[in-house]
Amino acid sequence: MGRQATITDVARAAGVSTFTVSKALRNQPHVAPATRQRVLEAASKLNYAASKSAAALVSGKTKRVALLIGEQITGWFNGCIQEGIYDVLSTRGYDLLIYRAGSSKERQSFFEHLPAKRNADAIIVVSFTLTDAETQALQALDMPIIAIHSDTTDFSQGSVRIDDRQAEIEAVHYLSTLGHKRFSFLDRYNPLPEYSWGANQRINGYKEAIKRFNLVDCGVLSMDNSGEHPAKKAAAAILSMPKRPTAICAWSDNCALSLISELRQSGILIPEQLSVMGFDSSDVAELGGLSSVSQPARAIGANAAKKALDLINGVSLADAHTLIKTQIIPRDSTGPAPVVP
Amino acid sequence: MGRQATITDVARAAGVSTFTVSKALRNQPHVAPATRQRVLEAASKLNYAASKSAAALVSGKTKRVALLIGEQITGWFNGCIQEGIYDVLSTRGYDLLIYRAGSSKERQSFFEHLPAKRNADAIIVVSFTLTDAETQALQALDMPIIAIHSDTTDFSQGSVRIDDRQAEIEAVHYLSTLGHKRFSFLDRYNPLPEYSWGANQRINGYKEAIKRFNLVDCGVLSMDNSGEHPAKKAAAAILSMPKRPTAICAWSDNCALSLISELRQSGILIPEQLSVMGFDSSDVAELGGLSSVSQPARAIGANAAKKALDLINGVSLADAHTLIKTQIIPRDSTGPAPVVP
DNA sequence: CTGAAAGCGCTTACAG
DNA sequence: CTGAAAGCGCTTACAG
Repeated sequence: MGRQATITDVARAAGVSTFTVSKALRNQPHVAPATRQRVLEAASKLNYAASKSAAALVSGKTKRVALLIGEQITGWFNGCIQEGIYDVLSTRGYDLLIYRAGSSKERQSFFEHLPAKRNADAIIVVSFTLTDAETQALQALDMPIIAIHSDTTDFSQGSVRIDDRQAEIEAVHYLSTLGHKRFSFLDRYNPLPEYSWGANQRINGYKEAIKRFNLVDCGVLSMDNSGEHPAKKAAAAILSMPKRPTAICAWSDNCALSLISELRQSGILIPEQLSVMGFDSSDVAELGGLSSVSQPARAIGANAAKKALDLINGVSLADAHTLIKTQIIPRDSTGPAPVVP
Repeated sequence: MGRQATITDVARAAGVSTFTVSKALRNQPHVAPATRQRVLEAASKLNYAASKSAAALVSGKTKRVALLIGEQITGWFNGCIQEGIYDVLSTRGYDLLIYRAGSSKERQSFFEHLPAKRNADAIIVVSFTLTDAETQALQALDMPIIAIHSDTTDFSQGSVRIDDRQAEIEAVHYLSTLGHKRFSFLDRYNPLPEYSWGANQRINGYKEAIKRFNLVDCGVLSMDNSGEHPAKKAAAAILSMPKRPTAICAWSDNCALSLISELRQSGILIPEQLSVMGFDSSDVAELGGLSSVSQPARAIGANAAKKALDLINGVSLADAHTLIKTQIIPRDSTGPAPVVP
């Protein structure tokens, strides 16, 4: 591997000082157009790219934003969040650094070593319930903290989230306007305690809606994977009920779709006999015509990234803690309640 | 934000030189145990974390690996890849940098500015078909290149992939051993030209298997989203066939599951009347009991990361271009061919 | 509008 | 086993 061109090489090639190269390449004012042109050409010819390391060392700005993911990187929500963050960062010349603190071992290691420390200008934390010690460790990073979908936000300078509870209330309400009276909630697959907040909020919203709208709760179904596959078990549980629900609210689109598939195999027509509502309105909902609660995950990520960049640049946030609206998207898995239940 | 402790602060606190602190903290030999202990304590007390920027500047190693993603970050495969890469990097003190080159505009911008240049020690490229100019630009990064799931691998120093063609042949073969004679292939949702390689390989494998095992191809179904939702259209297409297939191979688990759901709504029992095979064996396959071709995406990511680290450390790769085995995972969506078709 | 000098915080030879 | 010095490649005041 050959030696990479440095700012000195460019300066020499353009016949100016490194100072001028630096200014010209960063589009700063007070550089003569002709000079700038000469510098740009020299840089391009030499295939020059500035070392963020050297710049960071002297400016104190790394031009990087860290994303700290609780649980796992994989998954629709975290993927969309990354996408949205990247949308914003990439246009502003910032790099995206990924950290995961999934298992408790990994979590401990992260908070002990704080690899993000001094290596990013801000940190975005997603789907995390922090202990006091972890909160302190995060503060010690000494950089702006943005929280996405976090239950507490006081440790952060900015946050973005949806109201899971309210979203679920709206889902139940939508189904009740279709005449549904008997409901069940389909819980998520293998819930992890660390991640349970959103899930709990959704169940809480579900339960509150049942009360508020005077409906019947036929019980919360779980998606555990002991024995047969989870969706099959959940479907069997519904079919074995002496008096079945006519509407089901699911934790996620994936849960909803696999349940629907199983129920239909048993001859239940959906939505004719039973309505099923997903959550997320992810690509799979579109693919399978699943009614769902739309959560604009990509926009949430973008919003968080904008907040991070504002804080980095010393801009105070007009709206530090943002609550993003969800939306009911009716597709083909929900319909009027059956006349004879 | 207060000033962060530097190596000088730690050195002063421990009563040693910065040289000794540097050695002690990096677990290098030739430091007296007592000295090391003292340094560790001082560093911990001062909440010290080394600046990767400063270290990078002098050592020439950024301790970062870049992941360049074609198309989009979101999705099961890319998520698992990230997960696997992270598994390896995190235990070795390396950071993960994400770049996306999805739209052609973004792609152009990436290859023009090469933001990864000098800011990572290696780059892993996933699901990319590169033009010659792009290949050259990538070479200009002057760092090891690892390709994941790429059609050409000659631009890389190492690669990891599955054999999509062979995997699909095995899927068809598995179904044929169950007595199936009439097949269809369900293509992916909104195929993008840039990403089409794997998809084409899967169709190619499907077609070859049809020939090789003397089967009947009832046609390739597409998942386009004009009009009704994609899965519904695909299901309708199958139902309208004068002579239907008894087995369907789908591009992905998501496609397969939504198709199954639609077919069952129309009274088709699966697998009794029709077998459907997914691809990926992702979490949704497990959830919904979907038979699938298992592709160990996380292991692929980990393998790529290991290769990257080896190349960074000057270790030559024992197995530079790795082909990872896929596996047929029968679950509940495939079964013996119906006796009366 | 441009330059020469200083310095960011580390690691790397070179000594001892 | 440890230290003093040099230097990585930039940006930032300070001048002119």
